[in-house]
Amino acid sequence: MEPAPALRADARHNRARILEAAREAFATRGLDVPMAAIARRAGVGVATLYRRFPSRETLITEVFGDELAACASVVDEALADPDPWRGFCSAIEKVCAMQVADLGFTEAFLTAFPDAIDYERTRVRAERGFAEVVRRAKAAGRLRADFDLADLTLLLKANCGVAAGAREAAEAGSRRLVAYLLQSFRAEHAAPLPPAPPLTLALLHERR
Amino acid sequence: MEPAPALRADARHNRARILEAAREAFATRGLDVPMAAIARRAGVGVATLYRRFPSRETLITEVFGDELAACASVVDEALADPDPWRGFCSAIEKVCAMQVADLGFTEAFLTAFPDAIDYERTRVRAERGFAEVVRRAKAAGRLRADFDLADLTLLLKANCGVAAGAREAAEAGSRRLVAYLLQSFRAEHAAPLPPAPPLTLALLHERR
DNA sequence: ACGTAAATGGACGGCCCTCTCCGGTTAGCC
DNA sequence: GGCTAACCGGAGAGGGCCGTCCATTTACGT
Repeated sequence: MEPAPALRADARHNRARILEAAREAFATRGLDVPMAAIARRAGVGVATLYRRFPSRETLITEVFGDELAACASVVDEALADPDPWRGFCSAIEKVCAMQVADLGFTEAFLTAFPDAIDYERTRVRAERGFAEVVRRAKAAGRLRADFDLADLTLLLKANCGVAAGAREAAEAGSRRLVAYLLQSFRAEHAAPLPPAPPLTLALLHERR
Repeated sequence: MEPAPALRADARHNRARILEAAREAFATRGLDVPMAAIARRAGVGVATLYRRFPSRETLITEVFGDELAACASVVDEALADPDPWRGFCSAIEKVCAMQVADLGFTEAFLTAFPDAIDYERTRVRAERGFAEVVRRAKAAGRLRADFDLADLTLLLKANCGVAAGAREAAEAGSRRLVAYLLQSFRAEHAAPLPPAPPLTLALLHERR
């Protein structure tokens, strides 16, 4: 697909340094960190950064490609678990932990990049997989029948709010929130009926 | 406490217009809206705005003073309810609805203003009241015993994450999230034990 | 060793935001 | 009606970030 322009050795080296710097910067200060800060951290000029990654989105897409893939593999692990409910729980716990660990990841998750094809493809794969995890957990009678796929979105956004706080509080808070919610998702506790779920996965990225 | 400088009529009028404009702007576009936009909306110059409210925080404090008071009265209503559990639930539902309805309110809630004395006082009052609501609900055997006051913080932050999305999705999502969590808070469902709650109320405002 | 194309980084113009200064205007009192 | 202090609004200085341009440096094939 790519003609692979064959970067020169120094350029390749700098590209790696930029990605590393961006990863650190995004994780600690969020997606809004100035491009100049990333460049400085990478020990390159701004021009170099812009030449390699024409837009901020390009950079973000590249940086979080791996982490999104990690997300997808978390779902795969869940599917591999012989216990459907345990798989469901651990998938959610792991993704939420990832969100808390990396401030930028959370934002990247919530910000749409319609142009990033790979990105989108991986996400769709993860969603498909998760749908299967949900199906299995329901079939096993452990997950409440009215659990909606959009509830994952809901949980992620909620967790995102918790993740925004101070590191330590965010970690503990997220774990507790997830524990509470997983409890509500259990089939046994489904007695009272919550309102309808008009949250679609696509709506995850909407701004106001 | 205030010597009340006795504003001239036109100044008083403009002050009110500014507050109204700021209220609208904060609600729809969040706390980061440019001062110039507020001034324009109010039909005054920027200088007038700055003369009346020397800092953005002053303005925010004034604007959300009422809403915070509304929060406190929600707690009072909850205390007035003869059914402790119903009071507990409705207090949470109402505050969360307020968060969703006003984008700025959410941010204001999460941003500390150590200088705003009244602000702080009202908040402490609301917290005291809510602690009593919790005590009553536990005493009635409806609220799980290990519910921690910090769980309110947790819920508010989670709801805040949901509230950040598109209006319609945010409303429905928040309702559903609250329903899920309230279910987990019921004493009957307390079977599995969630992790410890090291989230203090004070930590609500921490940045990273 | 050398020539060339690739790569570099800092300086710069443009844009948006905050906050202040100041000449003109107006309310309120006599 | 007229005076004065309070009030007004726009212009502009200051600062931050974005994204580009270009003179200089550097890798790498021969």
